[in-house]
Amino acid sequence: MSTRIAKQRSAMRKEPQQARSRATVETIVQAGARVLSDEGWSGFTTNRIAELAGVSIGSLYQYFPDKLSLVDAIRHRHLDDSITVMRKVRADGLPPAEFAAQLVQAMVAAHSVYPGLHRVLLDEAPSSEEYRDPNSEFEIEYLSYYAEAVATYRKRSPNAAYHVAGRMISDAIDGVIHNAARRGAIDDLAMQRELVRLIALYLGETG
Amino acid sequence: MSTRIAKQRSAMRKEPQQARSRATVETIVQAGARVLSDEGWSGFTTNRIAELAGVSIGSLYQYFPDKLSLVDAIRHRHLDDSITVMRKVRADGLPPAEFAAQLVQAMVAAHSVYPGLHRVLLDEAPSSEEYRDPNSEFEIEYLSYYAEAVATYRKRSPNAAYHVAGRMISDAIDGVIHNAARRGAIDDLAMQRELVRLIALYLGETG
DNA sequence: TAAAAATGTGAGCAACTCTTCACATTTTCT
DNA sequence: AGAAAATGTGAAGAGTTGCTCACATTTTTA
Repeated sequence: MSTRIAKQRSAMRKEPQQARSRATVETIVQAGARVLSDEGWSGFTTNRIAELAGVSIGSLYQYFPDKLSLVDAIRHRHLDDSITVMRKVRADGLPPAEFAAQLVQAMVAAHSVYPGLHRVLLDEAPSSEEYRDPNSEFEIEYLSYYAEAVATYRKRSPNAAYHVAGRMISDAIDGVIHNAARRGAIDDLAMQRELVRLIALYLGETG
Repeated sequence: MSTRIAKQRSAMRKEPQQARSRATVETIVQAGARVLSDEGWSGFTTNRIAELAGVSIGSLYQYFPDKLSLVDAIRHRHLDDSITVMRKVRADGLPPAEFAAQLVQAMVAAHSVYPGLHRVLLDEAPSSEEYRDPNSEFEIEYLSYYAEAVATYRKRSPNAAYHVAGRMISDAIDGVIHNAARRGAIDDLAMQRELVRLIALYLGETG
């Protein structure tokens, strides 16, 4: 359902071939995401994941060469989903307030399945080089997205200054969403309204 | 140097009495903060801390009954320092832009020693009840601080709506600072300027 | 249907974790 | 100075973790 962005570096040990094993891998990835979201990196133990997935620890290691490759698989999937959601909201033509409202709604939606996952993937879980790279395809597309939005409302073409502004507002949004998720208050409408106002004000200001 | 906010729950096992042992405890706490900031909760092992502090593991357990009590000591110290810094910046009389500038400067300063510490303490490290409590003295003072700032510029007295707004802008600032710290770019002046603009715009808007 | 390939299992090893405790050293007290 | 108190040490026990491997079961192939 989601567009793959880049080939995974630490590939799977063995590609599942039959429907049964593909289901097994799917179950493992989902169990991993659940554990990561609910209990953080320190709760992310291979035995725990296998237990929650209802498969033996041996099955997990049939397809994932080590713990890190499993995190990478989860991260890969999550980033794909995030980008997909974001691509749907574009600034063209929309007034700042409306763009902000749609963006916040998309962000909230992206965090409603595994509220803690994004934060844990970003902050706690170790990542392979591919994802630490500030010039990774994902980082570039993500940053450009915000820089473009800022440039649109500043009525200029994206430049270095707008990249700084884009990253800043992106980090601010991230902070609000992430702290709301931590308190289990991601659906707080009053909070969402204030966040929309914050974004709209910042973008609307013709600096 | 810092005002104690609340008595610690999980006290020390034994109070250091001589100058030598007080220095030992100090070294351990600092080593702990360093490890927590640099390597996160998963790197925070008692043996590692003792090694970095240059004392034996036995010495650590002479004063701290367990690992958690050491985290609590570090957290306690960090919260004291944060509040102390924040108390110095008040909104009274200052135009929004100037208040925002001082606030950002204070936040940057508070994160320049152990850039990752705040985030790890908030998100990764387990905490005793005292600190998880959303009605803890710290949380209340922290929230009131922002609610007051919002109310000041909205020219009304703090109420429930301003608490929501206060928390939102606080979380936004937190996100920017925290993501900058993660990239090692907490001193980026361009970023700081944009953050100041964001805060000033939001506070200046008479909703 | 029989062989081959794919998939699933879980006891257990090596490495690491937190913590204790019997003991050695240093400082303070009388 | 000698005794008592405070401080410092690190080997080792009990528990947990990532991961392997010899083997059992299921599915596909011929």
